[in-house]
Amino acid sequence: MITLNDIQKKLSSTGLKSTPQRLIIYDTLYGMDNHPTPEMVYEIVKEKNPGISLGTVYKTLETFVSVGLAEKVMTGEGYLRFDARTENHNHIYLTDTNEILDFEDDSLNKLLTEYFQRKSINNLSIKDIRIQVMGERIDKSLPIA
Amino acid sequence: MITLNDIQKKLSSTGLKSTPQRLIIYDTLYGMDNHPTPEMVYEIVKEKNPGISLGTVYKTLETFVSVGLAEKVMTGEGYLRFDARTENHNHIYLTDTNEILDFEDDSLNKLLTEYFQRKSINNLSIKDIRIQVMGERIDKSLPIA
DNA sequence: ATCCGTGCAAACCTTTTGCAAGGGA
DNA sequence: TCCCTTGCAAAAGGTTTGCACGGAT
Repeated sequence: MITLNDIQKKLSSTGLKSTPQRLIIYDTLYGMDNHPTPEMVYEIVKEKNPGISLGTVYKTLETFVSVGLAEKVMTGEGYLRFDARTENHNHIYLTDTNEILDFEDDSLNKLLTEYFQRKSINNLSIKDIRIQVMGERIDKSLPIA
Repeated sequence: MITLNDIQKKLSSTGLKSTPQRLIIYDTLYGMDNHPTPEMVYEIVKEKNPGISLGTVYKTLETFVSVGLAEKVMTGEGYLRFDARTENHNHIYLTDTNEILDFEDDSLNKLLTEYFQRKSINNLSIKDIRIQVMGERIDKSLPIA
């Protein structure tokens, strides 16, 4: 849960003006854990603010990414997905349902960071390391983890 | 380097008919190390076989993926990229140029496999683990690695 | 008054689809 | 021959763009 006040602070700390659309879009994205497409964000945002336009959702999401308030999630699907969680975390890709789940594992992050400190890649300045775990639910009726 | 004969064997081993288009497309994709989009494959394939259509390239690449002769590469860009290398390997993403480089590291693969054997995720059957290293060239005029 | 953000709609680009004709096993 | 594959063109889908309006400083 995040308050509108928190979002305003986040926005102003990046130099972005605080507008009703940005507040709602950030709040919505932040509350979604399914790494939505712009269209999916728009569907929800529209309920709270029927006047908003899909184009604004696209522009706003890209704006958030450019200031570090959101990230694009990689997929092999050919369309965009976003995430308001910008802390270092990884993703589980369910290959049968196309779901993308968050997956936090500090010991894994540590392991990898150390690995690449020891074994650096020539002429590459590493900014980030991501892991993707691809798999399927064993029991389709049960949640993961 | 791969011979047309090798490609024919690969195709027939998956049950796919061997056609000139498939041979050229596979040969082309196999020879490209930049993880091309269908359009990029088409541009090269067209030189060898001017009659080929872009739709065929799209269909053929998807067909290859469905039988395991190619893979989709994940990006945050919103369009498709393919790779004929289906052995387990990872990718380096150059964030400034949008290049995607192959990156082979058996000891890293081993490390991760062992890690997830020890620490399995509840109700998840893991099929594959991928690592993405995001970064930039330190010296733009030199190659990576 | 100026600048930035928004809504709208058109344009654009990528990808998919349907179908008739052609080619491989 | 029979079924699969291809080419073409249209359609669909997703994303970007241009511009005029409105709101905030």
